Amino acid sequence: MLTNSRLVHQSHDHGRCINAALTRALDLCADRKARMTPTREAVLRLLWQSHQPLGAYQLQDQLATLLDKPIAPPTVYRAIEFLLQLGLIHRIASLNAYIGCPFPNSDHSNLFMICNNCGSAAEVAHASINELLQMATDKANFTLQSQTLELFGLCPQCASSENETT
Amino acid sequence: MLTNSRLVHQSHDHGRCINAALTRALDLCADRKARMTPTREAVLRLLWQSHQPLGAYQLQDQLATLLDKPIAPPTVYRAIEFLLQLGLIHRIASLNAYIGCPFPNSDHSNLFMICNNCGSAAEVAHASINELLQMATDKANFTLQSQTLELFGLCPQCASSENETT
DNA sequence: GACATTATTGTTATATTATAACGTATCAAT
DNA sequence: ATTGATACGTTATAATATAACAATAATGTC
Repeated sequence: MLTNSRLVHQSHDHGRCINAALTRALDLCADRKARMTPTREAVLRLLWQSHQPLGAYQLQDQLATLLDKPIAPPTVYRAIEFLLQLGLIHRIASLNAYIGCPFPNSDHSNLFMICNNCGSAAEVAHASINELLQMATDKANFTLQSQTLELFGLCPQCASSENETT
Repeated sequence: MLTNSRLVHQSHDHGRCINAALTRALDLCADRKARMTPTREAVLRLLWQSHQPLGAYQLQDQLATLLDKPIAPPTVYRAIEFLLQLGLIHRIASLNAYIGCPFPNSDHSNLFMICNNCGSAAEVAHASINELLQMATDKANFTLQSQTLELFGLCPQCASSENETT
């Protein structure tokens, strides 16, 4: 089970998260001969500013502030689309929101643990869950192509602070 | 593993599906002292007309035709909300669409197998997947509260017809 | 370097999904 | 019959996402 759960749910040197993500992104772009333009980089940075998924219009606001010029929705969605294609970010369907992918190189089917309280989202690559899903779909003669797995609840921090106040 | 997969993906006496769903719904309403009004019943029927999830505005159109009067979005969303509360239908987050629940009584966390070709969606209650998810979240000290599990691919019918044409 | 080609961004408009707010009608129990 | 709660009608608008086309910037080729 590969996850960034600890990192997400604890205070840490977040600048390193962003830089690491950016380095990975640049590498991937070099590989694929894709261009990491200023807009795209800004969106990626914003999606790494926190470990909470951001909506497209939150991104739009922050991007407009950051670049100090008005940004229209298509600009945001284009950057999102680009980053999604490269696997650098994910879309969280149940939230209509986007988040940076901590391990974009591995070709895995992911799972998210999303905190109902603080909004943080940790990504988990869990081989045996994927195997089990594969088995289940095989059994039903269903050809599995992709999956959306989003788990909601309380992250360790929020769970323990809820207990305190009770 | 409890599923309606076979039923969904094969031709069958669909009238019985609808009637069975309606009977379950009326029972549940009686239990909870909730009212199954004409609008709500119509929405439930529409969501059982096929085994494909329907969007709110598809429902709106069909409802307007069925009841032969104009229907505004809030009416549709209210009926959806009601049926969701009772567990009679589910929302498929990745599609922004809704579908009848084949086993609304059991208190399970569900999983959907959705065909990318024909749009049909089968529901699966899979105990060992849920156990595994529970174990994974426990391990991360994450308190699991709810989940969205949506699998995309090809249903048995569409998979075999794809093979033919290749 | 000038040019053609392709990729990216800007801009305007609009589609799609969902909800807020408030008034009216219906139901159900006394 | 009155009341209180529930459901529905209506209007407006919020939130998310995309289509279409024009303008600009980057890249490769001569």
